[in-house]
Amino acid sequence: MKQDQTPQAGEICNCGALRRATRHVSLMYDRLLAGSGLTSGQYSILREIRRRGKSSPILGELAEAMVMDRTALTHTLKPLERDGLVELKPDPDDGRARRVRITAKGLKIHAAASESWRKAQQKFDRMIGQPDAAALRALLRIVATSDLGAAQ
Amino acid sequence: MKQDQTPQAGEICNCGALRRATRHVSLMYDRLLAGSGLTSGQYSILREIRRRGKSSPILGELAEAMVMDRTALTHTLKPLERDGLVELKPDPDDGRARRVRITAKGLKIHAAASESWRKAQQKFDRMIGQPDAAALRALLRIVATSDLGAAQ
DNA sequence: CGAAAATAAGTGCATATGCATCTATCTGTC
DNA sequence: GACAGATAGATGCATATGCACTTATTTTCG
Repeated sequence: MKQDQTPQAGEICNCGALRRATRHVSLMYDRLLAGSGLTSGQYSILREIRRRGKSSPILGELAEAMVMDRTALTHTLKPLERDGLVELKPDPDDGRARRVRITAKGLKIHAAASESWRKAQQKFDRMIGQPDAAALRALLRIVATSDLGAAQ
Repeated sequence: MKQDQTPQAGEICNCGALRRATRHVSLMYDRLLAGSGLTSGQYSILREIRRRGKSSPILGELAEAMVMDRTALTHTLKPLERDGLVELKPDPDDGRARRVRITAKGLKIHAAASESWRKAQQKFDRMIGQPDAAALRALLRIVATSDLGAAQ
């Protein structure tokens, strides 16, 4: 019998498990949000900007909050900017920075999308079960904020 | 303890939480795997093909196992095919289907990458903690296999 | 003050994903 | 055996992400 030198056949890849689950869930959210014209990722970004109220974040701050690479955020904002849902304005105090603001149109679309989003949230909780859903969110928060970049 | 009881403002988006965590974790895995020339997603696909042993899956089967859209898998396999890590051969019994096979080169690269992957797994468990890591994997499995597409 | 170091973004490139649509093949039915 | 309908994939398009590099400012320090 040939030796299986790869890791345990049964061992689960944390990264793979996350990616699979994310694809599956994003699909459901994307489909429910489709009518609003927003993707799940775009909805998330608008939600984060909106959550901050009046204090428009600079790109770097928003990227950090989204646990996303700054350049990835720049790219992702392009469609939103093009369609007039967000505006980027240079920071008056720092010529390098640009502040992201959600426009009136953006607010309107986000509000409409929020109804579909709520349906998605409810469906998720219903299918997964409130306790597990809550436990998962708590764990994901720990994961997303953990210092995985640490040397050791 | 009594903080953040507001069901509205504090409500966490399941999808957003998953995506953030996935970005964060994928980054760590991608960086550790970089030396092998594989991305975390490519590693995952090779792993799944390899896990099946001698029975080469057809694209649709592999896509389902990866919880991924069939066309997405087609696209994702392109670089692997181009670089000779996998081969696609028409199924002898069904002219429509194509079977995916990992090549000798693919096996070699995957085996080498597995060492980096193991380091990533260990780092993840160390930073998150074994109990939470295990709990997360269990929940993610439930989520990835749940029927979120159900009508209601 | 002036140059080096640090910081905030923008660009081009490559991979990741899914949708709508199109082609090829297979199956069940009459 | 002929066909309508079901299946398995392939393509082009749009968004999602991060890296290496480059540009523009701001800070730090000698």
